[in-house]
Amino acid sequence: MAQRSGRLTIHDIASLAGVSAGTVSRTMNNLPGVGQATRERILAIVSDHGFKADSAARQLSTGRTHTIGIVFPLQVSEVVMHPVYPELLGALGDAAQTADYDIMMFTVSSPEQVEHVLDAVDGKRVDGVVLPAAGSRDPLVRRLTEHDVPTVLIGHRTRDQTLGWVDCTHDDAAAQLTREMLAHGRRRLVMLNGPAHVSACRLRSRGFWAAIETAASNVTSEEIVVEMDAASGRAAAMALLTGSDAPDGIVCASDAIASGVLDAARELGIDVPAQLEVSGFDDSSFAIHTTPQLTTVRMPLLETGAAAMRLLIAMIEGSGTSRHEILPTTIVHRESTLP
Amino acid sequence: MAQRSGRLTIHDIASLAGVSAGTVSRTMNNLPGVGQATRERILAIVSDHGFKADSAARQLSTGRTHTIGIVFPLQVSEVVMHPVYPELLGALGDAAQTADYDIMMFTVSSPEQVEHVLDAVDGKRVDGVVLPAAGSRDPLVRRLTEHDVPTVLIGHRTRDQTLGWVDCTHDDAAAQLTREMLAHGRRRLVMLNGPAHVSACRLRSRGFWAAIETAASNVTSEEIVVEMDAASGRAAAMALLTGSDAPDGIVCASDAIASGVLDAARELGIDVPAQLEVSGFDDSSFAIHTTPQLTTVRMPLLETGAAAMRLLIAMIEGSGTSRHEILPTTIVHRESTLP
DNA sequence: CTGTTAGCGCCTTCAG
DNA sequence: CTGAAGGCGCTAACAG
Repeated sequence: MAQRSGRLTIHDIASLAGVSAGTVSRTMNNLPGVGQATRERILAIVSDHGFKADSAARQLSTGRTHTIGIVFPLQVSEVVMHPVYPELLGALGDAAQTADYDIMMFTVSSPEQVEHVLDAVDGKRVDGVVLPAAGSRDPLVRRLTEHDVPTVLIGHRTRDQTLGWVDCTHDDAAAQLTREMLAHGRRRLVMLNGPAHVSACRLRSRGFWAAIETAASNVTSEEIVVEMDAASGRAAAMALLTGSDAPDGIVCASDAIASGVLDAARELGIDVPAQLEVSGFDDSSFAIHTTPQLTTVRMPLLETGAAAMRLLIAMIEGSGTSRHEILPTTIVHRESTLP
Repeated sequence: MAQRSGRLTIHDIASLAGVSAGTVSRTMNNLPGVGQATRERILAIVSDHGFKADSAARQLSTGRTHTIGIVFPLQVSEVVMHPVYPELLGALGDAAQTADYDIMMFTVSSPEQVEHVLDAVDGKRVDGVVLPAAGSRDPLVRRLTEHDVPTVLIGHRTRDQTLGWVDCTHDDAAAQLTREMLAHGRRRLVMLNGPAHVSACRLRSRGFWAAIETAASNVTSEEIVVEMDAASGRAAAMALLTGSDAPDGIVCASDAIASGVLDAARELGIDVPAQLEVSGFDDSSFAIHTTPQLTTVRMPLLETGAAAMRLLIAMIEGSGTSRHEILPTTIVHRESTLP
């Protein structure tokens, strides 16, 4: 049995108001069928006592929790170090709050944690789930759809109609950055991309090559896959820049990579952007602290969070028809590329 | 009524196993009083069907949610831009996960949101609450204690025995940084501090002055309060550095302030650290990207999160005695100060 | 060791 | 327009 608590129940309010619990319930849920006078009397008592319906009881009765789960594919402590997840989390939080949903945060960096999330879902702790950066073939996603849990993916596109998703124009951004370098007369372009299993990286690659295709015939280009951190960027740039046929433009798939490239250029005495243009992705907080400041791509994180929540709630409430959305990115021009 | 769902209940499992619901319940909660054979048979069926007890029902019955709320005093989207909150959130999340608690995230940047959190608490959505950076006189904290909600503060010390708290040695760090500059022969020290309503800033100030007190008599020093961002740091440093009696050491209350100081020094052609030593606080991600790299103070965020969760769970479960903890900071020596 | 019996607090038909 | 009653799924006393 539940331990005693001084909390009031709907029955207490009912007897205080001289009505039945049902009437109080109807009143609190704004349902029709309560006289104006009665309603006001009840509402007064409710606010006098600061009464709040017990959420567990309500959940048990309605089958809805009014909570959405946000599942990150990393340790929480890793999530927060990521260039975009924290802001995305913030956006999701704000959007949820506006929609009057609470959020629960989960992380899965190991199989047991997948189970934990599924337990939470199976235990009906959440009405739906949003997954930043999970592939549609992710085992968690599979099981979620098997369990008919409303699910929205962020940063991954899929044909599966039971899944909602939101992504942004990584391809366009990469293409535009590349075209700009080309327009500045660059003839030897390299893309330092992240691993292809990251959906965003595949799109960025596509954009890069799309731009290259339209380039003059004397342009040479190359795509190299590296880890998405500064050390890898530095190492790759070192090799490239000291080799024959050194690039005069490097499009990087992340600011971290780009900062490594900048380090290498500085060590080699290469002038950025005069001799070498460099661009990043993410608009990380440190992008304004590098020397020179990094030209980069800003994701529409706020809009992404809002869109994801909108889609998810529509799925939960069985309304809405659209199941996905693609949002535009913004290029932030700074000092590491020519104007 | 709850809508139909294909989910199994404890009764289904019970009849499948040929026992009563009570026995299944005891089994699933590892309570004594179930025969070994029966227990195993039930467990097999449970796992076969992937059965999970409905959390709402369990909550209603036990009065416990196994969820803790984390309340930030900002918009979620602001929280994530903060130098330490995201990592703190991560640490809390990891600690909660280890302790088998789920976390719910709330933010209060306006009075209505205070109500929202209280509703959540009153609706018993959480068993306890941790508040990063809330003062003990904060209205939310007052109401939380009135409602007897187990509460732990982070970064704020209080004498109120009903509150738990965790903080770290901001004072020691500031003192040590100051002493080091003194030891390097600095004679004109300035502390660029944040507003005094921030508990950490008060402690940092205390440490600074404690170190100054032990200094030689020809040392002059000053504390100036600025906003905790780069622009304010830059402006203050500009004034200081171009004035008479320019400082040769500046202890800043945040990396953001310090990066502004670095900018000013560079513009003025002042050599850091030779002519001017500069230190920050927080070990923000950009601190390794500044030129020169910033000497700063790293907070024990992981330990703080773990300690806060430990304290909170002890309060929730009515065990434990200690109600607070002070953790040590670490100074990260980099290029903006002399070795 | 196991079954039975009451609730936990709310929502929701069904009467009146 | 309002009251009464049953049920959501689980836990916890109490019998046996």
